[in-house]
Amino acid sequence: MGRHSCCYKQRLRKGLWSPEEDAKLLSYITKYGHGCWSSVAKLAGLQRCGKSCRLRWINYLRPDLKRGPFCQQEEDLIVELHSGLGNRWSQIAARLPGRTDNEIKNFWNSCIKKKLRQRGIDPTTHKPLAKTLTENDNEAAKNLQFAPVKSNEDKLLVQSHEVSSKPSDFAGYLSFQQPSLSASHDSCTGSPLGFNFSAIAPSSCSLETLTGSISTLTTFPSTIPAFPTPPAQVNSSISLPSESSCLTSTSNGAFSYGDSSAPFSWDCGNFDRQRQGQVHPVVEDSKWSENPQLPCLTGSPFQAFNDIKHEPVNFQTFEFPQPCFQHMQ
DNA sequence: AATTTGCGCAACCGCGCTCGG
DNA sequence: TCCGAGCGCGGTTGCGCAAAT
Repeated sequence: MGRHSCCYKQRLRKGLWSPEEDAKLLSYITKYGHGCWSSVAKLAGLQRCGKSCRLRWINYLRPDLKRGPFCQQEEDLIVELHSGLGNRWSQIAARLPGRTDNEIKNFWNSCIKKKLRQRGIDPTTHKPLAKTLTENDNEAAKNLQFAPVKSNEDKLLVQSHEVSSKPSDFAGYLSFQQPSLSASHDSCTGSPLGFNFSAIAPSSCSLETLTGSISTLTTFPSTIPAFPTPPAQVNSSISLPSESSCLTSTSNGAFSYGDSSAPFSWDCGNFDRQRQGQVHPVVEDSKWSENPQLPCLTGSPFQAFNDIKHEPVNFQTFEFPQPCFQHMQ
C-alpha cells in the first residue's frame, strides 16, 4: 500500500476535493469536455491525476446525477439485477439512470446485504441461507429454543435453554463438522440448564449460512439475557453471582464465569457442583496472574478467543483446593 | 460533557483490458 | 509482437458524522 504511483511521481494532491477544485474541473469539462483524463488535470490547472479527476466527475460532478436516497423501485431493481449480474456494478449502474456504480456498490454493501440476510436470503447467491437443511431437520427442531451467545468471524456460539435437548441433537441439525459441546448448569442447584456448543464453519461455509441454518430452526428470542461483565480489574475476592447463566460448567469439570463478549473470562479450575460459593479469582487488568495470597495450583495453559479485540488470548487454568470455596448458604 | 462505536460514503488502490506507437 | 500509457472496474480504506454509552 502506498501512494498511487502517478501521484507520487508528480507530487499530486490526494484526498477530499475542495470546492475550488470542483469548480475548476466542472468549468473545464463544461467548456471542453473531458477527452483524455490525464490532460484534463493539467489543462484545468489541477494538481490531481487524471484518474482522480475522472472519478470525481463520474461520481460527483456529472450534471445528470440523481443523488438522494434510493427509492424502493430502484432497490428492487438492484436486487434483481444483482441476482443475474453479480457484482458487476457498472453494468447494474447502466440500468439505473443517474446512479453511479460506486453509489450502488455502497448502497448494496451498507443496506441491501443486511436486509437480504434478515429475510434469510444469501446476498451472494440470492438463495435461502438454510439450503442445507432438510424438512425433517426443521420439523425435529421445532421444540428447541436457541439463543445466539456471540459470534465472530468463523465461530458461532449458541446456547440452548431446552433441558431435554442432547448434544447429539445439535450436531444432527448442522451439516458442518461436529460442534464442540458443553453443558451449562444452575450454579445453586446444579441442575442442568441446557447445552452450549460452538461450531466452526468450514471455509466453504460463510458465517451467514451457519447463522441462517440455525435461525431457521426456530425463532430466536428478541432479547438475550445479558451476562454480567466482570470488572476490568479485581483486587479483592468476589462472589460468584447466583444467576445460573453466569456459571457454565465445561466438559472437563472446570467452570467459567463471564460471557464470550466480555474482554476476558475467568476459568477458575475444577468446580464441584455441590460446593457453590465464593472463589477468589486471580484476574488482574484483563490478564491472568497468580495471586500470591491464594493457595491455587496452575494447570495447563490454553487459548481462547477475545471477541472484543478479535484476537486469541492465552489463559491459564487455576485449580483451587477446597478451602478456597466458601459455602453461600 | 466526553468518549466510544457504528455507519455511510467518497476516494483510493491494484488489476486487467485496450489501444496506439 | 511488444511495451507502456490510459482507462474502467471491483474491492477496500478511512474520514466524518451521528448515535450510543
